[in-house]
Amino acid sequence: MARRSGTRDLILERATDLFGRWGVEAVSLDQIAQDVGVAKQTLLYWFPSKDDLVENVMAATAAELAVVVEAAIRAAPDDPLDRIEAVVKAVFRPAVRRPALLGLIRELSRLPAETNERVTRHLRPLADRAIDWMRYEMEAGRLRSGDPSIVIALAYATVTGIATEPEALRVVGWNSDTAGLRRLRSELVAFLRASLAPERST
Amino acid sequence: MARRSGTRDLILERATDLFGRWGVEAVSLDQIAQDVGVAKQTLLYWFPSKDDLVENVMAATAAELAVVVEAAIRAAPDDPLDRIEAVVKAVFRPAVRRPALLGLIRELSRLPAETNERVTRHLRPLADRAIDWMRYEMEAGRLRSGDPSIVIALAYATVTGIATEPEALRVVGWNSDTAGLRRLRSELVAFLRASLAPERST
DNA sequence: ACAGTTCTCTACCAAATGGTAGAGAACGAG
DNA sequence: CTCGTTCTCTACCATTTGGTAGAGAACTGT
Repeated sequence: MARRSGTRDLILERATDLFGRWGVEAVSLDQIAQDVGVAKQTLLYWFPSKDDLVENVMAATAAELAVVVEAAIRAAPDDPLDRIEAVVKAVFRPAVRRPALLGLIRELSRLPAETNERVTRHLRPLADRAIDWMRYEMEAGRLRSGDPSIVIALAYATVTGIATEPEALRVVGWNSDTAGLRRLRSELVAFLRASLAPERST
Repeated sequence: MARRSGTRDLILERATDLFGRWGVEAVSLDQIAQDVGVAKQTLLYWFPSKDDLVENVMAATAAELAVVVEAAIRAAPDDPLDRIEAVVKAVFRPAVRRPALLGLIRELSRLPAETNERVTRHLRPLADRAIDWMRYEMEAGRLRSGDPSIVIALAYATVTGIATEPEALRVVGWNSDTAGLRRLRSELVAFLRASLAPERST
């Protein structure tokens, strides 16, 4: 039984940040060990191989994101646009403070197919529910109609893209101070609201 | 003088794909050499170091993207939404066929600051012009008003995100056949149109 | 034909990588 | 106190990494 597995959690946390920031391949076990403040062997005690560590990091991250989203959905208002805004705000906070979280999801396509598949399978139920919900709201005329799957992916791509690509923001001269963050969030919400709001005419 | 620098161009091309697909750090010189079909030393003859190769790949990619965008802008109609659609379609084709192109831009944030800065500086004039243009159209009431810099970044993030994240699309069950591609492109255009169109009321 | 440049190769190297072997603290249970 | 488990450490290793040294084709202009 684990006496106090604080080390294990710390390793997971640091590895998440490093992998998300620099990419899985670019981070060595030595770097992680140094960052955590232990010897490399300690890492290999808790996770028998780097692949195993990566796998655990991915699983923990996916689970964490799923929890955040689920909680936001449950606490959200009924109007679909308000609900989307609530979810986006919930994801935006941890995502911007720790870009590694969403950055990690982007690393997925570079991992071996099995790891990929496992994490993907973990997230699919969430995506399926979102698609069903969006289709329902589209048919009710409360969201702009379109292919629900693709629209979900587009909204996700927008949020992930903006949160994980500091370069794009730097090129347009954006400032990452508190005021800048607030403005970014409000523009993001306005952008998504406009893109998802139902057509007014007909 | 270069006798026939076909090898150099081939190296650049393959390296672009490999870097964009797997990340700069994850691709070794040996892999590139094998992919090109020459010895590693031949790479180091044309590009004295890996850093140098990376730098040239980034510059060539940025230049190529800039050319595509500029051409699309010049040939585009006057209405801002039509113009945006034209640019998106122009970028979408090469981006989806070679995700490495946009994937490379995402690699920027993982490169040393100077390389980063150089490529960034190369793209800034393009971004500045886009921002000025968007501000003008917003004030003329032909685009939804907002912070032009951030809106540009959001539109860019949407296009890049959807083109470089096959995982997001797989999770929602999207098919990458020809019909799927066409549907994806049309949904992307509709999504962007809706998010940028001016508010109808007032 | 010859000299010089252009291009690609084989052979090697020091450093870093993921991983193994096994010793030795630190702790709780009897 | 002592035994066994939990945890972290210091060596050490085979492989791969980016990079160097330098030889030898192959083509050029004269």
